[in-house]
Amino acid sequence: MSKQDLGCCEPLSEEPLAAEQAVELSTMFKALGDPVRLRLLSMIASRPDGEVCVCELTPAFDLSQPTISHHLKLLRQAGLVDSERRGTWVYYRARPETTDRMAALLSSVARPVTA
Amino acid sequence: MSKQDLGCCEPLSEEPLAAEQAVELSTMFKALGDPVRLRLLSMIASRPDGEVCVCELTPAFDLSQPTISHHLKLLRQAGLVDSERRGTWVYYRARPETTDRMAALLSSVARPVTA
DNA sequence: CGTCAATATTGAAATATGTCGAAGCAGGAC
DNA sequence: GTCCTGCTTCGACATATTTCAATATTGACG
Repeated sequence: MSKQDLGCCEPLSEEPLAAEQAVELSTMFKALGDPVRLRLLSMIASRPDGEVCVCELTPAFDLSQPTISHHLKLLRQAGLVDSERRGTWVYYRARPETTDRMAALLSSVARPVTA
Repeated sequence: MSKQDLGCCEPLSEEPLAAEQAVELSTMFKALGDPVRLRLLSMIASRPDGEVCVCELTPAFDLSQPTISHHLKLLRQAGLVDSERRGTWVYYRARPETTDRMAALLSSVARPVTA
């Protein structure tokens, strides 16, 4: 006797999160799945003027300059931050659209609206 | 001449997110940094009764049953879900405390409260 | 032009992650 | 007890990630 016959296991009628969306969204979550990147974003976003010079970020960690640059690149590719070069220095700023989208997903997960 | 001398690079006076907290929080984000786990959580949380049998989750993916079990374990270890065995089947349910915490962090990042 | 300072990119090494098959464990049915 | 079924754990492998040193790029300044 299979489990389906007992009324336990009918297939999900609707997939709450499509596979494609999941791939895109998981990239954002993965970008924050590293303590260094989480702190980088926090440092960038908690600035009153909304931007930080890379030259401030790099010495805040016990990591090499290329490593910090690499982490910033991942945050950029995930759509979490933007960068702009002004003269000698490069400035990073947060992109609230992305974090808002992630927060919305998490809230809907916590309290299913469609229930 | 160093960059600090130009007024660009004084050290951060306050670290917005402590290293320890970052490690703990990054574990949660990392758990959702995989499309399969994101869909699993979504499937679990979007249920009206709040719980799903593993026997429903497993066939929804083109992955082996041990692989799904492994992903569920990571979600459990990150505090995102709880599991309970009832007779033959194991049921998973979401833990809103954790997703709420993550959402709160993301919201604060988007619009710095201290700003 | 040439040099210096700030970031980014490349290439390589160590470690972590995702995946499977096989084996183990728990609970129900016989 | 034995068997079967659902799920977890183990062991192994392929791929991805993190990190660095070395090199390249970009812009400012003489």
